[in-house]
Amino acid sequence: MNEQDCTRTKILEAAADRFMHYGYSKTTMSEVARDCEMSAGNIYRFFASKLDIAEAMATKFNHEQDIDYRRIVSQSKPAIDRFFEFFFFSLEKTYTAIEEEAKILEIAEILRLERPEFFNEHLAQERVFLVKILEDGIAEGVFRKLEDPNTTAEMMQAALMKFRFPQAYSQLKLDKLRYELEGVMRLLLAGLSVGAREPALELAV
Amino acid sequence: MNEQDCTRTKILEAAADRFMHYGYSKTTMSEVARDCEMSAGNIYRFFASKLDIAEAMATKFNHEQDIDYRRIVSQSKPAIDRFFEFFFFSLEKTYTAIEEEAKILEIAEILRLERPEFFNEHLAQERVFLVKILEDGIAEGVFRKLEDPNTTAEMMQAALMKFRFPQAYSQLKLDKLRYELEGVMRLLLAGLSVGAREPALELAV
DNA sequence: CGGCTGAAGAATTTATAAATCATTCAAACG
DNA sequence: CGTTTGAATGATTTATAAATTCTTCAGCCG
Repeated sequence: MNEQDCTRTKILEAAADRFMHYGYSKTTMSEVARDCEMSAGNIYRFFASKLDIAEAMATKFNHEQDIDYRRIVSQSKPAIDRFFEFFFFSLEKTYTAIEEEAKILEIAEILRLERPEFFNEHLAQERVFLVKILEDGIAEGVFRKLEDPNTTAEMMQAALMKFRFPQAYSQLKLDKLRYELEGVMRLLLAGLSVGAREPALELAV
Repeated sequence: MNEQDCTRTKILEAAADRFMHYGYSKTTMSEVARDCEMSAGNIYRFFASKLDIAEAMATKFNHEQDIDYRRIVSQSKPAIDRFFEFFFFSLEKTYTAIEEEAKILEIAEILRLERPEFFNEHLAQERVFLVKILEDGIAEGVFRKLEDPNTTAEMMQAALMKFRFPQAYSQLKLDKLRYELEGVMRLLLAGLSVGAREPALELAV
């Protein structure tokens, strides 16, 4: 790690500490700078804006989550079990993270508004994992042949959106969310099963 | 219609006009009272609060929508087509309603926060229609036998939540929403098709 | 006496001035 | 010359007082 990266990391850690403790909007650039023993202006040589620091934090969080995703996906279990583990892991992790640190929700909300592409990119990355499970499932012979696994993954994400930021979308308790997630996944997986057939229609709706 | 109901309706209409034109929070009880040629205090003999007027408005809107739902459900079309029509109708209707009258979103948002039961009740009502279509589809022989159609309907609602208040949940354009709705519905309906099988698992997640 | 008003109170919103903040950049520094 | 600073700037937030607003209810009509 060179000097530049080192300073960047130091800023990121100092900011993360404050964002988590006091919240994003209650943290000032001067405070972060003071923690790093530099001037506020100097931070801008490493990050284009305060929002970019938050985005970098979120990116780091996502990359850590990707490690878990990768582990879950590469297990030698049936595809169906891996799907369940994947989405339940995601629900439990974000739910408890937000419950323990309400400040995370603030950052998520701000990014959702100010950096919508950020979430799209994360979803696209996640789809790589989903496609892998889908293809494994097809090879296993439990999932029917899919025309376009990536699109199918996209639709699974759309159907499971409300479990992604549980507290933002629904204010349901974890129990209820688990119950719904299980039910929706059962339906989706039934739809992927060999023997299932998509409706044939000319959608003149 | 007796005197009481008549006054109630007059208040409701006057309030609705103002809520739609100026928004809920920018409308005062005195203004509504003036429109009805009565004192603000007198409104409280007909509605317990300003919020209750908004709820009554939304209830009326839902009942009107129920008429369309009932029409769609009772058509002599295949169950699958009716499902598509049902949910596409719902998407188009709320999307354009909110687009044309942004004030509706304000009311929806306030009710979501202050009267969560209101939405639950509406969802429960909607499920009656969904269960009907499900049972028809089973009779038709296109849907597999379901253990508990009401729960299945609940799961469909959970999976299609993001299409319910499109602008609040996602800021996607109507095109993209239609595309996703079609995809998710195809998957769900495939999961209901005869031949589809729910995963057997012991969910030790 | 039932129906209505308008004054009164508590809560919320608005208005506005002061303070703080994110960000930029010329100049100082090493 | 590349780094860093700190003052300058425009935007945002905070603080606070004034004004509105929702809601209640004692008392006034008809």
